[in-house]
Amino acid sequence: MAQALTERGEASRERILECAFSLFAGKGVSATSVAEICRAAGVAKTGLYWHFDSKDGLLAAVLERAARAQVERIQKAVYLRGEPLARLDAFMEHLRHLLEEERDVIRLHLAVALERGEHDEATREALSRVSRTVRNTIVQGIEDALGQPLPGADLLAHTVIALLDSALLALVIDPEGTDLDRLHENMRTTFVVLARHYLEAAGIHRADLQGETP
Amino acid sequence: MAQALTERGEASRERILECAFSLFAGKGVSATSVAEICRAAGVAKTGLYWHFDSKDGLLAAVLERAARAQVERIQKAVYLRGEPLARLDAFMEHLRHLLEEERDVIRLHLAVALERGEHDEATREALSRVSRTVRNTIVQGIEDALGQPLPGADLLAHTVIALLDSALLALVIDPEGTDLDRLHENMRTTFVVLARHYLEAAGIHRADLQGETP
Amino acid sequence: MAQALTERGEASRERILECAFSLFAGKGVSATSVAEICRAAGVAKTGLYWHFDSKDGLLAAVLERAARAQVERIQKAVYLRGEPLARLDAFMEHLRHLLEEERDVIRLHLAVALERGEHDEATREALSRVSRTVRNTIVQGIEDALGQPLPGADLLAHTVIALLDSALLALVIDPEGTDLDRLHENMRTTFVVLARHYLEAAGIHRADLQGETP
Amino acid sequence: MAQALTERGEASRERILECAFSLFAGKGVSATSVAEICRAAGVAKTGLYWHFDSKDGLLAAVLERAARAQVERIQKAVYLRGEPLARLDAFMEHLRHLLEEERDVIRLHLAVALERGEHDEATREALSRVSRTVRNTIVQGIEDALGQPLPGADLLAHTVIALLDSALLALVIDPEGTDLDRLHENMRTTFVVLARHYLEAAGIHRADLQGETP
DNA sequence: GATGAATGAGCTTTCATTCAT
DNA sequence: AATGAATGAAAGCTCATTCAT
Repeated sequence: MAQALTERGEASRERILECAFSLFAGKGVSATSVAEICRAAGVAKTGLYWHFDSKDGLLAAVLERAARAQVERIQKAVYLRGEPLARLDAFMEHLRHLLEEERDVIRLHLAVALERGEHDEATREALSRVSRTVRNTIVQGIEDALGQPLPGADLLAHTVIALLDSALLALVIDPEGTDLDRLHENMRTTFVVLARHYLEAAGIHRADLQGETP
Repeated sequence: MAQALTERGEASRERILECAFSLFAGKGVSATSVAEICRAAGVAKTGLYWHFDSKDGLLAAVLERAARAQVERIQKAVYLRGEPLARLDAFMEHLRHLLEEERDVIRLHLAVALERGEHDEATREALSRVSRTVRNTIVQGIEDALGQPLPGADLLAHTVIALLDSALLALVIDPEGTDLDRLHENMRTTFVVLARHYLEAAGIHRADLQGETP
Repeated sequence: MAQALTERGEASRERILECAFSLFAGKGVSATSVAEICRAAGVAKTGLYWHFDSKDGLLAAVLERAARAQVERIQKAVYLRGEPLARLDAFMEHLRHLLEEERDVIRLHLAVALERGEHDEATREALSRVSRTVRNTIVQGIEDALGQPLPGADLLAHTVIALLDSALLALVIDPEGTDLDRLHENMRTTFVVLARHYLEAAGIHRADLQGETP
Repeated sequence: MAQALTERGEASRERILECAFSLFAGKGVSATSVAEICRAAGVAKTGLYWHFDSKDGLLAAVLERAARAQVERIQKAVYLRGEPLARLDAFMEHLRHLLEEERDVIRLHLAVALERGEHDEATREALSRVSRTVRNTIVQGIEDALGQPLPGADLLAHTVIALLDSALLALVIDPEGTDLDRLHENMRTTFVVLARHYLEAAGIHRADLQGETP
């Protein structure tokens, strides 16, 4: 667990993290060898071990980095100004961007969860924390946009994440056969319809949300 | 690729498939060694290679078997008699059972998709076929229950599958912290609310569905 | 070491021997697996073990069979009637036929010699016996054609065999680049020139051989 | 395919090559296991794979090295000063040395040719190149000694190589029963007698070669 | 900060062989 | 006379990791 001191060292470290990230996300941790990562990063195997003290240590670093990125992105997507409906549109646009340009952040989360979730306590803890943070961030975004608390907001968040993950999976399994426009549209529809339901259930009547036809 | 001809052979083959299935589902294909499977199945390593001609061949067989099982289960959950609302209850009950008692069928699907989806053409084909079949089966169930076609039924199916997968993931990452009751309840709510939306959008008015308060 | 009793059994045995022969000759004994032989012969692996009691046993049988064939062919090439020069022509023709149509008999001999010669006593004995027999047969042919003994006839035989083996090797290493006509012509030339030398050395003058211009 | 950069690495690489060479020559490539080579060389199996990227890669390196050695030795045996007859004596002495002390160079060539020749294109190419080079070197030696070209010199070379190989085989099959003196003597005789023939055939009369009685 | 070299454990797969029918 | 099924040992090769420089 060396501390990066020089510029060149920092660059290597960064390159290794980057490559490990893509490879882990792309085909899982077990299926990715240290040698492969080093080849991709253009470092000798011993270089990796100078920066990280094991493959698991590297995974932890990658995971942490990805978690930070993921949370940052969600925060950016959620903490916006403006009317609730405009914020919803922007949020949805952010999710689409995530799906189209930065899939790997999600893929890594899912892949690691399925591969190590059940067995590796530390990993599970990390993943769990990220999941909660992301969900809470969305919940806060919703309540911030509404200007008031909403029972069921966590389920709303859970559902939109589920649809995001699911769209990603569809893209991985069948890139050509997946109509991303339609899935994205459905994501919005479901969100709106479900939100309206939970608002009603809570007895909240808001004139400013009436115009919306999903 | 040898078909078992004797009773003993058939039993071994079955045992290998069974064990490989659980292990692949539990921690991914790469992280599962042939030796591990054999140990679990109580066969010598060469026994596995008598029945399947490689680890990949075994995976293919496991995948096919799991696919058949998954489709069968969904069909059983979907092709029911009775009133639409009663059928919905039964369907939801089946999904819950799947989540609680037979997770591995879903886990395998997700794990393999993430580990091999992008790279292995044959695997992707297989996964894609299963996904489509499951979705179509649900669509048919919906339309059969309604007695009429419903535009958006495929998205309804997609959404319910997304929520199912997502619940599974939550269970894997954080078994204790996951309130399965709540997720299951949300699954039902989302389904009903979304169905109502698509019915309305299609201009369908059904007295027999009015009583439902999700 | 089963004794073949039925016709079908005999046929299987024969097929196994035949296939093992070609494969052993073609790429050596170690590089040929029992499974490969069985596949080629269209028998189950256990079938081979019914007829022969091990891979080594099979090799012994193959070797013996090949030895018989080799000796028979040399005898046919050597025990001829007619004038010495006509017999020489016929002998050379036979050798050419051996090279062009029945290489494997020689290949097997060489391959086994190099692979097992130094280490396997039994094999060495077998190979050695065949070598001697072939050489002696040629010597007898020479002396029978001359009607009198010739000191150096064994070296004559050794040399012609050396050239035969060498031509075979050239064919194996570079089938297209090998001018078999030229090598065959040289075989004859060398034989005649050397024979003449040994005749002279022995003080033998024969009018009937003078016409020969190699 | 890594080139050794440090002294220790170079030494290991060399030791592996050396041991692989003897073992391949001694009992063929297939019959020699990587483990065996490593045991002999005193390296871990992974060490071999650091220096060579597969057993085939190792074979290629061994072959190339042996080829270089073989050509060097023949050149040393052929490029001499002095009278033609003295050079012939020296050449023959070199061949004898090769047979008695450095058999393995020839054995490897023959063994690999028979085991892989027909099937492995790359190997065949390598072997073929060596064969041609050796033959050409001898041809050049002959013409250099004569001071003029000789049609048939290539056949002369081919014949002497054939006799060399053949003597080696005799030694392998039956070390005790082989009269190396006699074979060596015959090698010389055949060479002289055949050379004389080709000289005559070319209409070349040389007083300086008359004294020779093979 | 990084390298070449090396390692033991383990990988997937194939080997020759045998058992039971 | 032949089969399907199984086996222990060993094959070639890769794994994550470490040592010395």
